[in-house]
Amino acid sequence: MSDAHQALFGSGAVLLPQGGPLYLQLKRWIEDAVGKGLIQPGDALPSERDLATRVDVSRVTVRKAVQQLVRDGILVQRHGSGTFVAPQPHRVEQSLSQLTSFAEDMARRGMAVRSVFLDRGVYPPSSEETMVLGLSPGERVARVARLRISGDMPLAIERAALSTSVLPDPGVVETSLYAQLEKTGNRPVRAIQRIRAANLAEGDAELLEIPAGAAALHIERIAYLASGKVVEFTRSVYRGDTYDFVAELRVGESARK
Amino acid sequence: MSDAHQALFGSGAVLLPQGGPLYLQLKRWIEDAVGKGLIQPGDALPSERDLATRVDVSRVTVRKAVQQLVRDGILVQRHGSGTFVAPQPHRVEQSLSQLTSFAEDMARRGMAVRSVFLDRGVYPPSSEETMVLGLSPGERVARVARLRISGDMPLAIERAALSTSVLPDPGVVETSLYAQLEKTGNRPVRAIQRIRAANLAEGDAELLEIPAGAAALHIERIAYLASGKVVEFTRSVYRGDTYDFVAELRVGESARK
DNA sequence: GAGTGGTCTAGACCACTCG
DNA sequence: GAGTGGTCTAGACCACTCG
Repeated sequence: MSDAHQALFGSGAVLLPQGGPLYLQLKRWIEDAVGKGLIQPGDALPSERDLATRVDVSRVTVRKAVQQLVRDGILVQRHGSGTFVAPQPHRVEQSLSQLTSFAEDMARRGMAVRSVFLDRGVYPPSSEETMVLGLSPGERVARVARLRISGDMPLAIERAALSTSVLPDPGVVETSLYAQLEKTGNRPVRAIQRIRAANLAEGDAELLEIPAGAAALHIERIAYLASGKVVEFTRSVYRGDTYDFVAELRVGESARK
Repeated sequence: MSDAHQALFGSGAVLLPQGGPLYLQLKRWIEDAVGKGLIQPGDALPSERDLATRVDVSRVTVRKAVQQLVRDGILVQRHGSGTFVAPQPHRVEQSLSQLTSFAEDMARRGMAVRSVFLDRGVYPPSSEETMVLGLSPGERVARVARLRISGDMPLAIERAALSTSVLPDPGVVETSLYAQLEKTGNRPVRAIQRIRAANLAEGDAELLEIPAGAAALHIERIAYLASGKVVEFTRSVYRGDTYDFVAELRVGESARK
């Protein structure tokens, strides 16, 4: 047992705060210990079986408390290894008024970023893609799906769809999609983004290496050329624990009625 | 048993898709049934005990599948009453470039909105409030916390802090905070918003009437007068299943480096 | 009072990690 | 091989809803 356990958990029984179901009492207790810094990021918690006997509850109850804290990003569990206080993720800010690409955005911050391509090819379009991109009948769609990684931490999943008229060969896209589009004069100058919060689905959670059910930002972007033509239709999923989007609001025409 | 059950669940055993843990198989199976419209919003599912015997798993396993679907907003459970397919929430869009107040925003849409005050008073400021609002030593802070409700559905929690120099008596705030500020010439003209996704905490979840752990948008707003003085510091929590924030992005100076 | 979800237990077996 | 988290069971009792 580590020193941290000795200090925090002692070797004997644990007294929970009263009120409500046991698993919530235990959850609050652990949350407080982390909040007060009694256990630091990276520190191991006692094993679930250990905790169960000390707190004098069943292991199922311990797991219910612990798993909620995992979902909330307070703890991390590693199968076969143990349960730990989650490292403090450094948050990344992104502007909601400047139209930039992910690659350029991170480069400006001096952050090392790489992408893993999940998909890069030409497909028959979905009806949604046909509509949004304004594709002609029979025209196909170029898809570029990437996992964005900074250091060794996955940050976001980006799934872009473009008309093959602006991107005939998605295979040429390297780090920056916008840099590629610029070469043919098809870099967008304007975009509409729709942002919402949703719990991470199983598959996306695996890619982002965080538990399913964790909160994520889902962003839908439609980008336009100066001519008004739609160039890009992208759905992205950003980790909720690392991303802040920043917007500047002003009093405008429609705002004052 | 209702007709829907007869059609979907039959009266006998259920065959799950294969692969992975039982609770995920069951989760996928229910999710598919809802996705395909085999069970409609409002329809009841068989009871947990019923499902357990039909699918031939334990009730704990059924609950694990069902509770994830509840968290994801697919199902709702009512204690003592049953488990139902969640009603389709109509989504609300809000601009991220126009500085408007919630009350005015909803009025423009013709939506009936009311507020329940959670708090409205004058307090000694937190150190964060002192810093952000630029309070003088000894100056106190006006707090206005509201639960925003449309129809009978809670939409958001808004917790605003203002200098008492612009809002000496928070008790006078009725439907619109900005309308009140306008009377004294203290309506903000500009604001910075910081948006992130996070899982709902216990208390906020109760107020918004959705399960703890559901994804929500957390928004921090700092609003300024034309003079540059900070008027308002507000933290809001919006339901992830009903809110879309919409931003328009443009190529700008800093974007092109 | 019958039925429902909410909590909790004691125990089992498996897959994984680590020295 | 010892220890850890991941899944699963059969059963219990409680609080709540509804006719």
